[in-house]
Amino acid sequence: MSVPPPETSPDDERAALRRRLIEVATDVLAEEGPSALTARRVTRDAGTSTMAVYTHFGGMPGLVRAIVGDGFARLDRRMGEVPITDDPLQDLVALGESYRRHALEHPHMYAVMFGTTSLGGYGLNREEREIGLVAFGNLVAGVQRAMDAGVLRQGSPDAVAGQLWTALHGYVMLEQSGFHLVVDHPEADVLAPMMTNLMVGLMA
Amino acid sequence: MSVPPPETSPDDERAALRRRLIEVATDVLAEEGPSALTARRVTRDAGTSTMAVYTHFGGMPGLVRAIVGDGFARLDRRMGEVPITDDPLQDLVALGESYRRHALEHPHMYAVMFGTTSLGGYGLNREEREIGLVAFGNLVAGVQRAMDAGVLRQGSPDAVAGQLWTALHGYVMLEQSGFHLVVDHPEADVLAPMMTNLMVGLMA
DNA sequence: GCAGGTGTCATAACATTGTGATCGATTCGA
DNA sequence: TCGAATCGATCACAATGTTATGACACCTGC
Repeated sequence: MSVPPPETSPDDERAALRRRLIEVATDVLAEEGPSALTARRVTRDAGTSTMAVYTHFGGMPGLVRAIVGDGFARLDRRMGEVPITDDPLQDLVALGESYRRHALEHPHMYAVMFGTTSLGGYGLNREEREIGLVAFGNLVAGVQRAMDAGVLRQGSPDAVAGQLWTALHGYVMLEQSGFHLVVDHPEADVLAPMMTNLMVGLMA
Repeated sequence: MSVPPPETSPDDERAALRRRLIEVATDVLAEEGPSALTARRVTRDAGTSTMAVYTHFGGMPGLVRAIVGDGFARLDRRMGEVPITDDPLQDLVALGESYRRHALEHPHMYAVMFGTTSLGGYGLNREEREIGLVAFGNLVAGVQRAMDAGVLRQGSPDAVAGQLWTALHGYVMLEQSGFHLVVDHPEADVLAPMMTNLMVGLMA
């Protein structure tokens, strides 16, 4: 009788190493920041050599792109888990909180995802940015529900969701940059009223 | 009679070299981006050696800090040039346009000023962030005028200016990151209505 | 079953980076 | 005028991304 196939085929090992590199790189980025995200460090922690980065990702920018794609997928999953209630406005608030909490829990990842300053020459191309916009779809859907329910003025859901996302994104960016020194309680004095005021303008 | 002082005293030369390094670094950043902003490149263009960076700025982070301080000062000056009319609301819009235009004209500088991802281990400390907030004062003053004129509901000018700044900052960040693919005309469909809606919420 | 080709990984090297040590020149103060 | 101190030029060092080289395993054709 024939021997059963080995537990791990070469293809599996290839994919496993690729996945392990992404996981290690994500961990290093989360725990020690972008300056620690080097090819030598990641490959050493993953138990391989620097060449793995090049055979699997073509270089450091490719590895960063891979973990950023992972980050966007996680953000999308997280926003997708926000339950839909019969209060569309509250759902939008919950989506925003989910977005912000994700950013707060993964600050370095968030910074790289939306970063303008390059990390080792890394930069998103158009296609990858569109991948990043899948998470945005959750917000568009929420806005559509609010319009259907009549709590938000009719209009383009994309444009309205863009406004909400823009304002929230600005807050999170300033929050992470440490630029929220102007007021003592930025969340209560800036974030909450800003979203409320924006909503008010979106209703009437 | 005593000889007139030489055209350039050593103190002047010191200050001149320091200023020249800042100017060269600012130019290199503007024209070739953060990846070209190296100690060797800047000092070579300035006609000196890498040591100048250390004697005058303590290292590359110090040089970056210096040019960022310059960038904030320029932003402050630019926003301060926005004329005050008898339409406080329009003045706020003009301030926002001034802010955005400055960011568009100096994208790399803006990215470093508000960047979360580090540029060679550079990061702002609390004091330097407060320096960055001087430009914010222009917006606070504009909000105060609008409140005094009764076109904006009474409240904390800091908090309200923070809301406006946050939303605008979010737009500029997304614009520069290239994340404005959702709508065809982001300026008309997102920026303008967002600011308008926010203003509406800030009036009644 | 087996030779050849393909892909992957380890090792080592190279160019470039920030940074520190050393040393000579230049300038200021007494 | 002379000593001290500061500044900058040169060199050195560690770390980075990247590439070349070679060895090894694995598919693929017979």
